[in-house]
Amino acid sequence: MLYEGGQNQRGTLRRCLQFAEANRSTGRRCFGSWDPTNITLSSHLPENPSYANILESSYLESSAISSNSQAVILSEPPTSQVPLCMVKSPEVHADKVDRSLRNNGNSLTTAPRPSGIGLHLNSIVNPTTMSSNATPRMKFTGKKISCAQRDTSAVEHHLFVKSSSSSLPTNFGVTFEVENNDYYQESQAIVMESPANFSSPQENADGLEENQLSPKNKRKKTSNIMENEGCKRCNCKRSKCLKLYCECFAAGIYCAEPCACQECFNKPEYKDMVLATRQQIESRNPLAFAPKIVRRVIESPADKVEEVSRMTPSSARHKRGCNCKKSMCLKKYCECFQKGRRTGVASKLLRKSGLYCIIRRYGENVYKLDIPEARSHVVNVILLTRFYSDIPLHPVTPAPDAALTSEIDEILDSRLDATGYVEFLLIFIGKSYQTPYDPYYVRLALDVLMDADVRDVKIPSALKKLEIYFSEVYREVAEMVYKRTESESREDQSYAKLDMMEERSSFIHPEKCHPHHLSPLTPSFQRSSHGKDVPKSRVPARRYLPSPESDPNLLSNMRSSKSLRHLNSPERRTTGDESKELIYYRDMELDQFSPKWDRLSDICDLTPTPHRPSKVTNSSSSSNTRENSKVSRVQMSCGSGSHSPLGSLLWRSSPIPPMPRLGGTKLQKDPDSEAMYEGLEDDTPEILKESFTPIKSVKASSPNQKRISPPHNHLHDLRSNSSPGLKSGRKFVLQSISSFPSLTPYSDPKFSSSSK
DNA sequence: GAGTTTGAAACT
DNA sequence: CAGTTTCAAACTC
Repeated sequence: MLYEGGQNQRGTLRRCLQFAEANRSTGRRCFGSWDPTNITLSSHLPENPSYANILESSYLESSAISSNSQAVILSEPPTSQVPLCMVKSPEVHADKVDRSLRNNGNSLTTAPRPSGIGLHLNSIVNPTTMSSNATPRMKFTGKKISCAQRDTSAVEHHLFVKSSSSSLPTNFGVTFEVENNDYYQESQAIVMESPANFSSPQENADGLEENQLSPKNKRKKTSNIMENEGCKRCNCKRSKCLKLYCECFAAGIYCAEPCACQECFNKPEYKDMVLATRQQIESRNPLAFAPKIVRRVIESPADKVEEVSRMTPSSARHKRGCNCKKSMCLKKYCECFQKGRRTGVASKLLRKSGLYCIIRRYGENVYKLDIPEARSHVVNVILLTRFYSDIPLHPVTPAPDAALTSEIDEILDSRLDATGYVEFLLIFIGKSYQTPYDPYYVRLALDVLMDADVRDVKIPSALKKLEIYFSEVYREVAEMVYKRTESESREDQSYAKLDMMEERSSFIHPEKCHPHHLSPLTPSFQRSSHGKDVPKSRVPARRYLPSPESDPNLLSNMRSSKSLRHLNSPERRTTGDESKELIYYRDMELDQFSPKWDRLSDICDLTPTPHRPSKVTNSSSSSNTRENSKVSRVQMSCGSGSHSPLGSLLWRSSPIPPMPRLGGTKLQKDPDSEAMYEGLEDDTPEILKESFTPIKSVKASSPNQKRISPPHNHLHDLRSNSSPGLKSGRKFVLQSISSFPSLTPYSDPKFSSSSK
């Protein structure tokens, strides 16, 4: 490993390096107080640019240190998998520093003033150790070290030797001792960039700082050793460079020649003022000079981690991130973007919550985001809703722009078949999201499956794939089914009991009592929510599938091993109240395909036994719901009017509203509201966040009213042929997975032609 | 290069 | 603590 010094919290290093004296004077322990353990030296990076990318991903946080990079920034080693060309031991570098120092003849007493003659970093680092091939992430700001190093071993010690701050020379809080204690200026000398900066988004965009580079540095840059962000250049006019507005001041460095500031007090001659100002600012906000982004310790030895924790208070480690609103974290206004790390809102959402959070937050602006997945996802959502007009547009799906609309229409025109329909279903199950699945579309998919369209269409490959996808969510779904079944049993026995349950649920989640807190998850609900008294659900009378998250008790119950055992137990399969009978096909050949196959089939295999009357059709509201549904699916799926018993079970049992809504009150907020999104960025489980779907803007019907046209002949044959098998429990004998169009979640229009 | 936009910092 | 103002960088033209 390359942990030499083994510390990641270099971000804290810089500032404290600069302001060590100030901290001493205040007697307050700086969260980033200088500690050589913060320094890790990795002088060599892989020459292969791809490595830089790898490193970037591994060191998203690391550039914070170098972002302002006025201090000694030593790159942290990448993961062990990343091959480094060469890693110089700290001793080697120290030795070079030592030699350089000696060669320059600098001593403490003879050290030149900061203004000039100090030991330039270029002279410190032996070029041979920084060959262009094994380029170290070392940057030279062009500023000079007025190296007042009394003892080169001190340099070595500070740079590379892990030690406590108490072991540092008492006179100096920083690496390079300065005669006049001008740590402030001197500390600008060395910048060793972290790998992350190599590929930060904007590092190539601005040939920043080039004009401040000395000829040597320019040469360095020519040899690809240099990187930007070497030093700060401010243009302060009114802040006197004594406020955090001033980048130099904020970075803990004195303004220097490159600065174009006016009335600058951030200079060595005003050191006292600078320090006093800094103390004042720190007294106001102890984290004012703390790095906003401090990388986490990864793969670090436990003791090191512990040490990090000890050194850096949580408040300093936290990711302050940004509060970007309009720039979408895609411009340099955003510090996160600037530092090349995905800590911005969009990035955070993408990383944490998948696409929906991004879409929720950015709405139509999602098209502007540099997140292709988000756009593709929106396309898919719209495609689905248009393709299958009973499915409401996801409440947070932004309206497509004209180009997108045209694109979608084109896709639809080419894919009005059942295969495409199934594909669209698949898209929205699991694989489309970074989260395991999106409850919203899982429910929609279940809804559709309950309608038997897919089953009747009988596109083996599609079904197989569908089941495969379902396998990922099967456990949860199965639990839902089981719970639903249980609930239904109770419902059949006693409505009073259900009322009691509802009451209990309401007690736990009072917001559930309010009809507005019902989820718009199902078409039927959507329609009813749109003022239509008669639900149009494809599966009438289905109630809302409760999410395991909807009720903590339910969740815990469902996830109990007992529930699962019960669900899978043979007894359960073969006996019991018919109303809650679940059809299992444990022995079907499909087992060979997947361990979960039987259970998958449980979901998909929903054909009711003929003798059993459909609870759906018999239910009070079922008949009407069907009437208004689209003809195609009704006829296609359940021409006899019967419905899947499982579907019935699924949707009829518990009156508990489906899908917990995060913080009930928030549910009612406008999806465009920033406040609404705030909850998405906390530590709420992603699945809960994903289920956080506002009611507003639900679209009940397809804009184009385009419907799939199932292969009727084929469908007919399948029905007649497969019906016995279905009755006997042999269904979905998917013999092969034919070449199926790519269902890449982030599909593009190309897939439309591929499946034809 | 001037003017605008943006988000952080500072202020009230 | 929320809202407003100030500020300087980023951005646009």
